[in-house]
Parts: sequence; C-alpha cells; structure tokens
Amino acid sequence: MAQRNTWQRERVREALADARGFVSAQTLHASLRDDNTGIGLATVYRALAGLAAAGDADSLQSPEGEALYRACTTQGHHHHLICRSCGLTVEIEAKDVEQWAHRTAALHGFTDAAHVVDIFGLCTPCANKREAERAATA
Amino acid sequence: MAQRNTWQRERVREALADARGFVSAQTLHASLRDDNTGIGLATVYRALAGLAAAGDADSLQSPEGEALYRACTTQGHHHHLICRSCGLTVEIEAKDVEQWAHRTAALHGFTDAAHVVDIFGLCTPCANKREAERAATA
DNA sequence: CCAGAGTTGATAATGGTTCTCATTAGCGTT
DNA sequence: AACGCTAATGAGAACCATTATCAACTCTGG
Repeated sequence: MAQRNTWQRERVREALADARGFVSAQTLHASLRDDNTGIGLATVYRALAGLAAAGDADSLQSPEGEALYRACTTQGHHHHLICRSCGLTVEIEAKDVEQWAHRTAALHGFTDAAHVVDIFGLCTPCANKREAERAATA
Repeated sequence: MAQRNTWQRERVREALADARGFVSAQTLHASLRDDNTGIGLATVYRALAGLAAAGDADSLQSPEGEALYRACTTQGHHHHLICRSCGLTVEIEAKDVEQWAHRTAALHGFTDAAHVVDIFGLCTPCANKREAERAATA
C-alpha cells in the first residue's frame, strides 16, 4: 500500500493539464480553491512534487524565484520554448544540444552532467499585440 | 547625482570578483562580515541587484531557489558550466547553441528570443572526493 | 466492518529577499 | 572647508514561497 488514490491528487493533475503553460503552486492552489474544493496548499505542493518525481510534470525556477510546474506530454528528457508574455509553452527536442552539453562537460573534466536549456521569447500573437500597443502609444 | 560611490558597493564588487564561481547574496554577506566590515545584508542585495542591472554581473536561480550572482569577466553573452558541489564555474561559448536557439524559436513563430543554457555537473576534484567517500562508507 | 498506514489540511516554522525609516555620508555648491 | 540636499546605509520587520508538524481522516486489504 505504497500510494493511494485521492481526489485531491486527481484534481491537481487535472488542473495542471488544463493550464496552457507553466503555473506556480500558488496559482494552482488558488484556482482549485475557486472551484469550491477545500484543498490545502500543502497538499498541492505534495501532489506537484509527486508528479514531478514521477516524471509526469517538470518544474523550473521562474526568474522571480517561484517554482513553476507543467504537465509533461512528452515523456523523457526535453526542453521548453516559453512565451514570456502569455506563458504558452512548446516542448522541443534538442538532441544536438544534449550531445553538445555532454561533450562540453567532459571537455572540462566534468562528470554527471545535467543541463538547463530553455528559450524565452514572444509567441506570434503576443508579438503582434505588443506591436499594436506600441503603435497606439506613438 | 543619480549614483554615488560608496566603499560598500566597492567591497561587494571586489568580493564578487574574488569568488571562484557563483555565490549567493547570503554567502557574500557572510564573508564580508568576516572581513570585519559592518556591511548590511540589505546593502549587499542592493549592490548585487545594481551590478546585475548594469551588466557587470549575471544572476541565475539555483535549483534550491536561491539567487546566485557572478562577476562577468567575459563581456557579452555566454554560458556557464557549474560544479554542483563546490560551485566552480567555467564560462563557455556556445555559438552552435546560440544559432540553434534562434532557429528553433523562429521555427515556432517566436521572436525576441533569449535563452538559458547552463550545465551542472561535478568537477574532477569533487567527483574524486565523492568517490572516496563512497568507498569509505562501504 | 476493522485496523493500520498513507493523506490531508490548518498552522507554525523556515529561509531567502525586500521594505521601512531614521541615520549617515557622497558630492556639487558656496 | 563648511553646507545642504538627497542617495545610500543598516537593523530589523515585513513578505512570500516552501516545508515541517501533527492530529484528524480515509483509502484499502483482510
């Protein structure tokens, strides 16, 4: 009896899947609260940690220091392309980069190499929107 | 009179330059304290933020959520190879990766792409040390 | 239905970072 | 060199995300 199925865990999983991009535990908890579930903050954290450990979600640190989580559709190692305006996330593969990372690490005598590779940018809709705003201001 | 020169700011700059790799504001503050300077924690944070904003230092979030800073010796864009045990940092170039990042971003309609590429691993000394410890335990 | 162990959730604790505000000290001016 | 204006400082409080605590709860196998 190592792991039990609770509705709380399921709700967290659903909420994470519904989110377009990365969300913080706080945000997730807030939206679950709004859905009249009396779910506790600690539980959300535990569920997210569990999902991340199981490989069903991955996490990254936002520049503001918050931990962000996202449901993993692609199993295994992969990277992200993230819109810094709306949070839209695209999962990308980067075999070349993987190899480069390992090669570079080895070159400098580093072993047990892990790497962080993420690209932040503006997706087309957001770029257009920003352009429109700039035009309106001028 | 927008910016003043204070010995505190200078000490922070020096301490950051002396550090081998990335250091946290806390660590930096602690070592400055040991040097019998009565410098305040808040001041260290302010100085670091200022350096980072001016481009004289760059910062990243450690997996533990701490903000780490490092003096930039290489001006311009570059990446890091960091020992997760001792903090030793090597600055690396990655022209290939730069191009890949831009190409990938463009491919998905993303513009204004920035990227985060850092490799964490164990440097040779730390790998050896860890090996020795494992041997001792067994 | 029972018992026992994994879960939950309210709350306290932790720890890094930022804010407050009275005091200090650059720096241009006189 | 002294003056005054204002940015900078620093001790501690405030903040906020995350984690630990622990009694109450609820799955699940028997």
